[in-house]
Amino acid sequence: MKPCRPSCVDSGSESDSRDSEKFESAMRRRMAANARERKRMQGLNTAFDRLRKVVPQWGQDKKLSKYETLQMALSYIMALNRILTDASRHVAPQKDWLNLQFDGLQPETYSCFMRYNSPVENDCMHSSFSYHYESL
DNA sequence: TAGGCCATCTGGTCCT
DNA sequence: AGGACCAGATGGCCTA
Repeated sequence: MKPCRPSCVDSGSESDSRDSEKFESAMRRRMAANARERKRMQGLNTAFDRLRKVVPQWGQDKKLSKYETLQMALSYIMALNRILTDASRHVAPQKDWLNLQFDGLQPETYSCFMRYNSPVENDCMHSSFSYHYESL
């Protein structure tokens, strides 16, 4: 907690009670703003936790930092996008997008992303992701 | 012990 | 006027 500015210290004049009311009102607003800010940041952190759960973490027992989580999410999205793009171009170009989801993406196509807790996925992940944890 | 990461406080700015 | 969002400052905790 930073110290109060000199300007907000009670002056001791005849308008003491009004100054005191102003001061207390300002303090109340500041405390309310602090509480809102804490709540807002907690919401942000909850969102980060949810993102960590869906983003590959291949063998990392340590929690990803916020920056790392964002970088991993970016790479993950790009990798999935590449899979979709390649599938639509080479696997079943005549089918519509909906069919692609079920026909073009067989388990072996994306299994490397679903086994990210296993040590064996590393080769696959390294080849699919531009983001490398070690490189940070 | 230095450096990284994080939570919190705070003041500024923008929006309703 | 008050709330939401943001960025800077600060201090605590953890790890190499």
